[in-house]
Amino acid sequence: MLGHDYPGQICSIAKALEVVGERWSLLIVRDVMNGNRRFGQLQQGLGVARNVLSARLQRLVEEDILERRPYQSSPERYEYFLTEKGLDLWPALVALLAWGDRHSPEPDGPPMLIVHKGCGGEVSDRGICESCGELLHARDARALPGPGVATGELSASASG
Amino acid sequence: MLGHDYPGQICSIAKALEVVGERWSLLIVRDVMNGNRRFGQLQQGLGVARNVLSARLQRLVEEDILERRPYQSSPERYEYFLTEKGLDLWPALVALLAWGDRHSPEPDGPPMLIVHKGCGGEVSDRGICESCGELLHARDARALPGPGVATGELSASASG
DNA sequence: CGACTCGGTTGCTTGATGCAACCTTATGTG
DNA sequence: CACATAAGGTTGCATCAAGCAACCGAGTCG
Repeated sequence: MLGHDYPGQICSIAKALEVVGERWSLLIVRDVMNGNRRFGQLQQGLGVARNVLSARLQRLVEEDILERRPYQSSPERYEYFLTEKGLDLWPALVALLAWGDRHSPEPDGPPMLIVHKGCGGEVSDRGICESCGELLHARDARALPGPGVATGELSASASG
Repeated sequence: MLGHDYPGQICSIAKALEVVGERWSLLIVRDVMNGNRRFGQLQQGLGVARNVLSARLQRLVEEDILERRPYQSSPERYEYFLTEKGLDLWPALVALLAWGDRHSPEPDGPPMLIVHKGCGGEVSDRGICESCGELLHARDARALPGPGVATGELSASASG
């Protein structure tokens, strides 16, 4: 989106958007939530330019939204994980997902479903399980391919 | 943020961000929710370039998030109002606001409070009244300047 | 008649994004 | 050994969007 700040804005929405409002940032967070933790996976899945992905990941790590951890040495290779701060973006993502589903519906239904790990119920726009009524957090839910997608790549776990 | 689309993405989050993920778009929606309905008000309050504001307003009207209504003729002057689709962005804004408050707190407290019109209780990150427990929508809540702001300009009503 | 208001549009410059090529360390193949 | 491939980037260049200031048109005010 932006690349920088919203000078003069005192609102926390503006402050949030300074960080996660940049183009691709929220989609990167979504993908990491869905289990895509590596540079190549993210680049291929998102179709984002590699330099831009690199810059976003760096920024998200700086902002303590993602954490970069090596999963092998020689050559060093890294994975990205969500911090608590990153996981806390889950309600915002769920709200945006629900808004998109409601107001730009796919003919065959939503392409992605969020379900409660505990009981399998669908999750509302507020991140509440529609089956058992529990107020959920990122770790309580999982993303599944919905009816609107032919063959999804969302099979990985949703826990950060 | 963007200015255009996320090709290849089948997710509703991406579809939502194609519309409201552009730089300034969500802040415009927030301002209109807070009662800033006119071009000049928005331009001054946001500090956005006039041509960009013009483009965003046009896009938001095209996408049926805002509605442009004349409030006088000769010369014709217009105000922008939220449609139902626009009002439905409220949970996402509340989630982002709560995230910003939690993870980038102001020293004196949050600059903006969302309160339940009915009972005056504060609103949680899920848009639920912390006082009476009711699940709220945009029209049920109002924005007030919080302790973190010297003299706010949020006095207008929050109903679209 | 000139200054001011509101809601924009136009032109120019700066900065972010997209794209392709390249780099580094390492493994696999003939 | 040479060569190809893989992961995780970096670099250079072209394009597109954002920021800024000036201008416009209709109308009101003094």
